[in-house]
Amino acid sequence: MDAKASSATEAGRWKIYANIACSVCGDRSSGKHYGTFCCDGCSCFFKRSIRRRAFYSCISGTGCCRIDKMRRNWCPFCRLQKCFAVQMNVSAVQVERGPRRQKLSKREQKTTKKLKSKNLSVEASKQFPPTMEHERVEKQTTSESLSSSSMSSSSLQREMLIQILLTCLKQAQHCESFQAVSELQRNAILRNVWSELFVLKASHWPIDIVTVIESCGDRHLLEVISATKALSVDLMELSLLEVLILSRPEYAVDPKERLTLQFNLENAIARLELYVSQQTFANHHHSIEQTRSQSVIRFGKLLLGLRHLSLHLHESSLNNLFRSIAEKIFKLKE
Amino acid sequence: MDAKASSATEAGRWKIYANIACSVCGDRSSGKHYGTFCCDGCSCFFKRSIRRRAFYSCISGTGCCRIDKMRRNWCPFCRLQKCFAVQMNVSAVQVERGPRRQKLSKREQKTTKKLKSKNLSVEASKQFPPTMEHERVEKQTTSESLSSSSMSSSSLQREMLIQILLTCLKQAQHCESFQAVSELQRNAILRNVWSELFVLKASHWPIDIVTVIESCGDRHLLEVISATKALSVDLMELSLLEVLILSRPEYAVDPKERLTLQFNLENAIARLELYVSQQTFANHHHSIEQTRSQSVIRFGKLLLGLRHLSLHLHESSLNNLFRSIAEKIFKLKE
DNA sequence: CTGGGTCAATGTTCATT
DNA sequence: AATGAACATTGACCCAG
Ligand SMILES: [Zn+2]
Ligand SMILES: [Zn+2]
Ligand SMILES: [Zn+2]
Ligand SMILES: [Zn+2]
Repeated sequence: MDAKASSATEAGRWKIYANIACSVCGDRSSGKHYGTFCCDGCSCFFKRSIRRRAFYSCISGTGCCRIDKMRRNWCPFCRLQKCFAVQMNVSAVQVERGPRRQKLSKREQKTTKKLKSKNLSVEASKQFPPTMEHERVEKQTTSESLSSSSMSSSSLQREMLIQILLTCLKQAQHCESFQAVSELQRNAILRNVWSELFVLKASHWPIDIVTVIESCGDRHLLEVISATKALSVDLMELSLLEVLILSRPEYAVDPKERLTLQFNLENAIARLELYVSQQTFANHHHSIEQTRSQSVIRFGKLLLGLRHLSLHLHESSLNNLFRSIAEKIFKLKE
Repeated sequence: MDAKASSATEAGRWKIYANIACSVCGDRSSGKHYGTFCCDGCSCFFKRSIRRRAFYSCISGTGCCRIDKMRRNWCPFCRLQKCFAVQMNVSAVQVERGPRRQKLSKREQKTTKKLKSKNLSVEASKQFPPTMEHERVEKQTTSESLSSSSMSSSSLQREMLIQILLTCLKQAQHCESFQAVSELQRNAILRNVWSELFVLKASHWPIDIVTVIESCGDRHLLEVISATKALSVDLMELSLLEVLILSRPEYAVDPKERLTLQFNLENAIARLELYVSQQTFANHHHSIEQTRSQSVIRFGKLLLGLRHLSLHLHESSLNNLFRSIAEKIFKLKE
């Protein structure tokens, strides 16, 4: 216990924090962890508990066990309660990374990098910037080469829908995990999933899209968008759902790409589940009994929401417009 | 990764320490315990003795009994004396932790599993009996009133596909949670989801359906069925996925039915997740976190699998056949 | 600095005696 | 009641950006 300080930097660190106590158990703190000064033990305990969605119950049944250095391991429930009480931040816990490898090839390094949540938030902000990035989409592509469609809605409304679609495609290209596959592969997938991306994006567009869709008179599309809107997908969920839409092993052009896509898919599933459970935990951790169930249901509903996205678009009157736009975009690219 | 030392590293550890003997009794040591190389037995004995503040007295009265693997249990007094003699460290014994009844281990999991799968299998067999229940589907409906379709496949193959579809509809009517809504509501849903039920059922039909579909020349349907087949859905999962297909609040005919459908949906999500996690835990013996992750991914893939089921059927050459069959069935019902 | 993973050395459990 | 093999948890220590 007293031989904690081994290396030089470590020693300095222990000197600096020598007088700071763990907010949870009172042991010596080794710095801030998850937003709070706490010891290695409590930090690690918190991380593990969140990662595995640990489901404790109070050993003594009272829920108010004393948590100090000696007794912190008596009741994990009360220890975790204390962690929450001192405001340890659930969403600072990242997804589990793979086993640490000594030497990584460049390809592997890239793959491993994607596991980090730092990149996740970067990715999220890239995909949904605070400023309206979609306004920077090439106007000439929009207005000139795509204006030959036959549609009954007004030019402004059509323009808006086209903007949404272009934003989807643009952001898909910027999606980090999607960049792990070749351009050929990306196009093969986008040909199949652009409509899903559109519906998802449209249903959470900053400007309310319902009136625009209504004026198109497309009842099916309106229903699908309304249903998706009702899910109240937040930015992070939106970002991860987009990755799920894009990670489609079934559209792989070769076995290597298939593996990458499968990896991306599993990764996105795991990250979405973790995020949802973190959010659920953070929002109502008073009723711990039902929290896990709530989390599972939310996660399930998000995934099931994806099945509607492409469901009725073939019956949509917008289908022809979009199909022609999509074809032109793909042609422009090639 | 945290619990890695439970199985994988444990073996390596025994290899590494294979030639090191317990300082107390000479048995094989499994590493350092309380500051000394000793065996599990002596380690555990020392801990219990310290915890209980045990006070032994020498059986033989001499205080110098030989302590070896065979005789170490003869005289606890001399065993503990030996422990002290080889410098086992009393202060490394920690305070007792609270009883962990939450989980663990093989026995409890197996017991729980048996109970659960017994309860669930009743329902599963209801929905998919060992005897081919679909053979009891009304023949006259199949052969007579539905044979007016135009299709290129042989009569036998068409018959088989019709059998599958009829089985889906039949089993849907027998599905317990589905019976909680009115017949009007059931038909409203079935009109929309019959194709999903068909694809799911066909992809796991006892007789291999691929050749039949192949002969229809429908590439899309074949791909969807193959992809679904690749999921290797077991009977219980199949049953729960069918409930998920049938529980569609978006097709509710009134608010009351919507609530029921929402309840059914959440229930099915929770049950599928529970089942998948139980199966994963029972089959996979990796670390807790890895197993947890595997379970989440499996669950996610099952739900994502649903999105394909209706995806391409509108492009299917079988679509017209089925649509006409379905229409006729619904007309017969009404 | 503060995320992450590692793994020796703690802990508990439970069939067996 | 005690034992000890088997399995779970802890936290000091290391790395990386
Ligand atoms: Zn602490
Ligand atoms: Zn407690
Ligand atoms: Zn021994
Ligand atoms: Zn003795």
